[in-house]
Amino acid sequence: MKTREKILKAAQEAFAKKGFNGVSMEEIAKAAGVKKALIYYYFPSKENLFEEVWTRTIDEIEESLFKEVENEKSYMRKLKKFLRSYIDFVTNKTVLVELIEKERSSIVEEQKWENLRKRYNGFLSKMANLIAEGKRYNAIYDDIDPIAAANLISSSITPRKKGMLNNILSMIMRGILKEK
Amino acid sequence: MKTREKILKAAQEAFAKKGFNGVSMEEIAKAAGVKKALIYYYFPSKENLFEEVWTRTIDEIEESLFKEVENEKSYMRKLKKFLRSYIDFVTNKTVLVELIEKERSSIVEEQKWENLRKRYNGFLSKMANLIAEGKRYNAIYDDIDPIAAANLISSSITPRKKGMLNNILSMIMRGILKEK
DNA sequence: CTATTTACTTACCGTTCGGTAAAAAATTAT
DNA sequence: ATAATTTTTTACCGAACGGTAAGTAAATAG
Repeated sequence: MKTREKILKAAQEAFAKKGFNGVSMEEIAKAAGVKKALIYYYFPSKENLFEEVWTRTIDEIEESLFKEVENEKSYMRKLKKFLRSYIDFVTNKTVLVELIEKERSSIVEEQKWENLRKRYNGFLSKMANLIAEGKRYNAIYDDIDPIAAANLISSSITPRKKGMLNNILSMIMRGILKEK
Repeated sequence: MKTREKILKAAQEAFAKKGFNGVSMEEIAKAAGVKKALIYYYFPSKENLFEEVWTRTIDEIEESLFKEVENEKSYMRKLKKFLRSYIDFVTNKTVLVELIEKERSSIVEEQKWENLRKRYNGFLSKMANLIAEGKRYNAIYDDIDPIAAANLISSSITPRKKGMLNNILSMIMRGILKEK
């Protein structure tokens, strides 16, 4: 792996585990097997490094979730596949979701992270579009705000024990889908 | 207000806004209008201060939510009142909920916070008991795990725009309640 | 009034932080 | 082969961190 990628991966894991303020550049360097100064050769600052980690993380999630769903014909199959993929992703790529869980509120609140907030909202919008589509197919309750549904999904489908995740998903599905 | 209370309140607000690692003892001292060393007169360490803030925050939430619900006779009224109180609390005491939202994942994951995790799980258990009661009254779907429902509520009822909060709540209610 | 305890301040400690300049090593181009 | 460029290391900086020791001021007890 290229050095830059090694740094990004180590940073992603460290930020996910300890949060932006909980991890030092020294730690990231050690985890990546490089000297700290080398990180500053590839990234101008800790904030900038975090920004790239965040963006790439959401890129990964989006690609994984929306790619394999785009060729489904039936809406119901599409949405269910999406939610199943979501659970799989949360289960197998835990670290990516942990990063979001840990820093979401900071990114939503602090003006400093405006770009990252936009990226995150873009992800939510894509999910909201999928939900909105369901209203046209009469598959989803009329009174549901697609963006609220996307927020609900994104903040509750997070790394947990498998049984609990499935249970949470079934509650959400019953809450938004007209039929099972 | 007593000095110790001033410190606790300032710490609560600071931790809620910036998280444990994002805030310095100096900042907390300034916000409380005292010298930093005085904090160490009342609290042995930053971690200890945070522990007390966390515990008192959950105490406050619990008291507010469960106190005014305990005298309801009809289960349906009780649960709905509980959820309404939850929304009110989240809306009006934003800072308390933000603290939990920001540090929940660290506290659930890091062994260092074992006591705080227990306190948080105790809160979830209380909520789960309320849900479990609903199963006995045939008000809540049989296949629902009360603890999963408590987790769903706690992680999705967080500070947001009022309309969205209500929308999220109605999805959750439809997801767990047999009838409206 | 004085002795003792409680509350608070000043001044500092060692460490770690994010970040940088400059040199060294490795790679590539001529 | 050697010059030019890219990548990496070494050695350091000032600031901020959590925390402490020693002393002062205010309240309370005898």
